[in-house]
Amino acid sequence: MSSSMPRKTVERLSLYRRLLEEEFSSKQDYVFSHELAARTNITSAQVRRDLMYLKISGSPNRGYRIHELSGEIARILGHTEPLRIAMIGAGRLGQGMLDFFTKKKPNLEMIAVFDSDDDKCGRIICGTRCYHVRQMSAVIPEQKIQIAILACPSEDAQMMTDELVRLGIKGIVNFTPTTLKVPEWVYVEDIDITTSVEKVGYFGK
Amino acid sequence: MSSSMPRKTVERLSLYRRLLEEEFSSKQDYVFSHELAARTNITSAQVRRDLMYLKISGSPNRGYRIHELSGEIARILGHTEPLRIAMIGAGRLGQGMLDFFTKKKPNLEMIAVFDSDDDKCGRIICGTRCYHVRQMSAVIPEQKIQIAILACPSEDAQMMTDELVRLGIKGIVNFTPTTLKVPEWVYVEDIDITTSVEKVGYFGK
DNA sequence: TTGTGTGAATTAGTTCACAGCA
DNA sequence: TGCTGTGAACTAATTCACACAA
Repeated sequence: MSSSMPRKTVERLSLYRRLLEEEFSSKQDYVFSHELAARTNITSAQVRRDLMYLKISGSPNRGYRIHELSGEIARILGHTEPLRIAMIGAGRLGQGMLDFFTKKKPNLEMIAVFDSDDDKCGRIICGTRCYHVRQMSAVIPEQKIQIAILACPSEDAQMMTDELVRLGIKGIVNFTPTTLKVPEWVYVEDIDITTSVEKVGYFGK
Repeated sequence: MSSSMPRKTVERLSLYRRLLEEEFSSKQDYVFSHELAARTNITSAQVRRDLMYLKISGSPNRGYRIHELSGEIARILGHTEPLRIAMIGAGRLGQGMLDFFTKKKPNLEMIAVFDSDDDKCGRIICGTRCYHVRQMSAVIPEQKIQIAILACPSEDAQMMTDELVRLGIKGIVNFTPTTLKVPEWVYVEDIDITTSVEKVGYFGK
């Protein structure tokens, strides 16, 4: 299916859906593009343009049907089934993100966290079962994990990535400052804290 | 001064500089655009295009002078002086990032972390002095803090932001899933973990 | 009226391709 | 020969502006 919406549209659809589910759906049945726009920093024209990629349409006097909209975004983002995720690294950064996922994310399921510290393994850490990194090759296929979040030391990042790719992982969110080498069928999203801070330093006045 | 390089160029310059300082500068005096390209997932044409925004030039047979290059990037990114940063929130996510900054980032200085938990205040947490959020209005101007990283609970994010803006902060890296409302002179960089994961789920095959 | 749906225009970002230099 | 510097071409993303519908 249309695996080529603009990257930016995909990002915004994710955001729209959360807004729809977390705040609009309890208040109303229909939503206008300008209501979504007001709640984000996006123009209403942009919202409508994004919604064109879904095939549903709104009505000029009521807007878009919320239930239909969020259902369709879920379908397009590809998880009527929740996405099955693994965290690599149970240090403070990894734990911080585990906390985050434990707070009821209906479409994202944090299945396992892997660490090389024996003391952490076998326990539940921030709501998620911790395994030793040696167990990755068993647990990842067994648990049908699709996505990994890298929050391990930078020097282990490429090695962990090679293993994840070997085990069939198709997408990685990389919180380490290492540039990962992956085959072209693996999608990597880099989150580089240093760069983000420097960018904010540059553009903030 | 030219406060309008493309956003993407600024991001890449930040990355180039780290590579230059952390790995190339110890090995060689000059670097070719294709060497930087090979080490990242960027084309050499893109690297040269980015470097056009700095006013220095390379030599066809030796490439770019590393010392000159990283110095000029530092100057353009605006910190010959290190950027002075505050972390808002000393939970696990905040602590994870504090660890990160403690590991010798020459151009970024983590000055303070603010939390509302009295037990944490007055102590050093992950290498950074912790203050109560009540002390923000004193500490931020006193310490000339320019940038804040928001790693507090989502429900406090807007309130913290309003206070930060009032205290003259010009840039915020927002790790909460809240869409912040700020005046136009404040630059916000959103890092939305849920969106990143969903994007990776969509584009990863 | 007010908001949707969408071509057309605009702006941002990337890649091509090659002249010119050391 | 191999790389830089850069117009020109191209692709991605955003905004404009307005016909149409309820």
